[in-house]
Amino acid sequence: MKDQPWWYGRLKESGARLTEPREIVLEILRSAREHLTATDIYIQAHRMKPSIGLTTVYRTLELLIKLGIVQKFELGEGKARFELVDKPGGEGHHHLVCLKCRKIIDYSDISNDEKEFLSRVEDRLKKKYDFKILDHLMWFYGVCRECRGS
Amino acid sequence: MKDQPWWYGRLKESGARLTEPREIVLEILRSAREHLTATDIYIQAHRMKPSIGLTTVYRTLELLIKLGIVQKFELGEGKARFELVDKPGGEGHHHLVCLKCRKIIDYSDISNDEKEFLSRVEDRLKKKYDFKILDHLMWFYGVCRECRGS
DNA sequence: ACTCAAATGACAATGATTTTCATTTTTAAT
DNA sequence: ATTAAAAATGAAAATCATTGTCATTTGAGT
Repeated sequence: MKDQPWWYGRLKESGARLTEPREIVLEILRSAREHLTATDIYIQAHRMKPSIGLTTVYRTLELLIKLGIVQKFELGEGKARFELVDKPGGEGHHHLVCLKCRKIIDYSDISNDEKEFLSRVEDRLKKKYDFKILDHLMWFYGVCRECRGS
Repeated sequence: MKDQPWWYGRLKESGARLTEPREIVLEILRSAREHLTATDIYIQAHRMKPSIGLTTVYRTLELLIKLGIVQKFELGEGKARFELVDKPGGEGHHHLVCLKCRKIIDYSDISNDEKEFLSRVEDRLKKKYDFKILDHLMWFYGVCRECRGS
């Protein structure tokens, strides 16, 4: 069982069971190109296994968030979007949001420059506010090419 | 009228009227130490002027957001929080969130280091994704001293 | 004071998320 | 394999933030 996805162990350790609905939700998140809403996930899950309920999707997401496997975002749409967290030890990624069409681009080509900078800032915050920093998120807002017109 | 707050002109230019409910909402936001929800604002506003309705609070916030006077955040609580935008020409600020108690610290001691870094990143994103970057937001997540125990 | 668009407030409607509870599934022990 | 206990599920109802409707009020310029 060497080729289980990274989150497999985390789920097991927690005592949670890897049930079919959970596998389905995880698979949908894994193959998603964009950030999905709970309903998006429900619709896809329902296609794969019609007995799955929306409630279970919500509960599964809640569990995965608590385990640090999924991250929840809200962008002022009145509904949340969900994304699989990056593999630990990976580079992390940031977000680029188009303010007009609400498109979100994830980018992960983090430069060394960027990594060094972030660790300096985290250091500074730790000293100044006595916070133990665990994570960070950077959002850039702008207008994409399509929305600016050709 | 030299000592009007910075947003006064922006409101006027837009053609919107500076009505009493709007003044009250702005005053509440100005004096808020933390990020308030619409209901928080409504409760305070209601104390000052009981005739004010929740709907008006929402509509006022919507207007102020459109004018760039107020910024809306969502942190996965299922409700939005609102904050007065920094005075134009100010430094901007970032956020430090305690994952346990959900406390949010705004910090604005942005270093030159940081400013230079951000402009480099924005440049890179512009070239790579053809996005015109207008704004950014940095969130740091961690655990505050109190929540770590003394 | 008067006019008319803008703004307001009460209430209803919407829509995402949560709760409830009876039923089904999974696990671990037999 | 069987079984008992705990965990997970699904359907439906409940909750709660936010938005829409519409009749009434207010404000800026005359």
